[in-house]
Amino acid sequence: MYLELEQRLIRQVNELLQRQYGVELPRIVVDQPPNVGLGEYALPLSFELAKKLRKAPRQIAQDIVAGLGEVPGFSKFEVAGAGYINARVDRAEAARLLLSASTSHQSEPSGSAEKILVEHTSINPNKAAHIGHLRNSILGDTFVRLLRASGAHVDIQNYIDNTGVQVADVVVGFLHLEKKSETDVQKLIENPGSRPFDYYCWDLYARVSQWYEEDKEHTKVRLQTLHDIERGGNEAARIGKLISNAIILRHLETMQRLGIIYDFLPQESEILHLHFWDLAFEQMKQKGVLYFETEGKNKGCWVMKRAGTKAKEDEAAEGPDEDAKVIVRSNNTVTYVGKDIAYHLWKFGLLGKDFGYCRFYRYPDGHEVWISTESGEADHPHFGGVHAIYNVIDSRQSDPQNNVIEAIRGLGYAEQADNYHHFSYEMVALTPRCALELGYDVSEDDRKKSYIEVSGRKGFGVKADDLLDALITAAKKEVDTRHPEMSDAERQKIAEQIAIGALRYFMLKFTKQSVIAFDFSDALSFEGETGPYAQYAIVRATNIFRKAGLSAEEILAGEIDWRFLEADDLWELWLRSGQLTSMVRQCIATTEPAHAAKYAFQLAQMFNNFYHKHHILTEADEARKRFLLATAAVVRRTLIETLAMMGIEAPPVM
RNA sequence: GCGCCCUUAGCUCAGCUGGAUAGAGCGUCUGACUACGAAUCAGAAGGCCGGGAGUUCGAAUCUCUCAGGGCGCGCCA
Repeated sequence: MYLELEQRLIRQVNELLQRQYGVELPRIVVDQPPNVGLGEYALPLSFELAKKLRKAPRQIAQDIVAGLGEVPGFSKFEVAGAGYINARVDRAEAARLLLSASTSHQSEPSGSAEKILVEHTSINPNKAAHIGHLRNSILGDTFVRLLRASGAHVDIQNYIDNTGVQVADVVVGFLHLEKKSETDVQKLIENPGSRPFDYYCWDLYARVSQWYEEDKEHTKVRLQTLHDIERGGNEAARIGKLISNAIILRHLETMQRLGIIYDFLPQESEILHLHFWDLAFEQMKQKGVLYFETEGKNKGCWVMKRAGTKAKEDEAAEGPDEDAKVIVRSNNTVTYVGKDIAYHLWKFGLLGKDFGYCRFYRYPDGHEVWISTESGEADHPHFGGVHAIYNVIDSRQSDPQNNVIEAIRGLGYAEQADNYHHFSYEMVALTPRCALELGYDVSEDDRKKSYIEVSGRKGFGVKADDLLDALITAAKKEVDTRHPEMSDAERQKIAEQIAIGALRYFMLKFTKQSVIAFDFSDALSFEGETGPYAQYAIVRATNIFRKAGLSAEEILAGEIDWRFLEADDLWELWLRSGQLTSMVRQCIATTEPAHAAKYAFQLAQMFNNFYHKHHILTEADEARKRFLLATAAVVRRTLIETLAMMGIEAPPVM
């Protein structure tokens, strides 16, 4: 509603400017006045026009107001302050517009049927997921929900680096530290005992890293194992596959607890074995993106110009570019960035080759996750060939990501390069206090820092399942005391919804570029700016309707006396609810889901305020009571939708 | 050395493309429940938006510079 009226206003103002002054502004800035008493929109454009027109801002504002005349949906324009134009909407009409807007935004005409690909999670399949991975997955999953809410067709991918050193390290652990055979590992996976397999590997991985440090000779074993895995057809490769598949399954289960699902799991093994690189290599040589270096430190390598480096104009062709990025090593092996370029050509449908596909996992609702294979099943959905991509990868990878983008641009795919978005976010670290609580050794230096980076290699971090368990336990305790009348299964379900709400909100309330210094006391909080706060507002609204014996839907479908909208404090709830689509748009435009969290919290806060101020069920004036109920219904509906975009459900009671 | 990011209340953070008096939560202090259940609400205290210069009618926001902190920058993946 808000967005539509805003666009209408901008159009009218633009027409007026052309007609009256013959000027055109590149952008009409629209703000919100400090309070709704002043109106819903504020236009500061008079200040900008003052120079051009050589007139006082207030005078310009007055002329514009006079020239605008009647604008449908608006009731009044007035000059305020030093020259602002404040616009007031027709509240009743705006409210009706809001109600007529379909509850689900999926029905919006999707601008294009073009597919968008969001890749997130992408945890190395060699250990349990930790809080850093949770941030990635929750950001990615929320962004998918936001895109879908705006009508986009989205595929969700989780890239699996199943042939990298990280998997190799755990293979080394089983073969050399634990002297386990392929069948031993198989048995362990089938019967992991008290510790889940991903937890077992978490510890083993840390032990292997320790073992490498003990003796440099040990790292030779690692290199050998890595090569064995890449080549395939040997025990190390088979164990690697066992580990990888078992861990992927654990990751899917962990993420499923949070309502996070996937469509396709492309694996590095197939990128290797299906020779994706060979095709990319040909293209890159042809287009001159890659060149063979004959001197300097990179002699004998295929290299490309590094992204972000400016060509030195004066000394153009003098000597080798020592700063160039090596793509093919002198021993003919391909670097990570090289493989990534090939993979991204596939994503955009520019490689001329496809994966094989087979089913990997089936969710309770029947949704299936596909995984890449060399041959695969005959009948499969089609992935890749998308219009735009969002790679949710932490900010440490921005250099390699930029190199991939520039390679794609260099190949002549400028549009694809522009539609390649590195959805970059900062890491989750532990506060020194948190690290000490968990029993880790913390050095003197680290104790002084505000946060310490988690490290899978050192086994230093908080596992995702552990955190979720702790949250559920805390929530369950609370639900148990509040609702002794309910069955344990019901209470458990509610506790899980609250725990997920708390966790997902926690990961979304910070903007992407902010490092999260993780602390249990913050993360385990259910009060203040948290998910449960917003969930609770919905529960309160639900309770009103239950007590009144009415449904929110019938209230909204019935007669509503719009005169009550004259009260600013009540109108504000409708106005804020009407800003949902603006919020979604902003989240997508800035790739920042934190706006959704902020919006949900503010709307919940407004509702709680309203809830205290107006006692609805004891309201004597029947028309006013209906209006208050309608207000509660609208806010409740909007809050439910907003939380759904964040992957948070509203429990029936709290 | 080069590149990117950060610095806003005691703590943790918002602040959209520059716009009206810089906002939350937590913590502290004062109040409000025989209930549309307080996982809530009201109120108080708390700020030279890291320092300096510039652009502008107008700067937390843009530019430059300095200081402090983080992360990248390999023929690792």
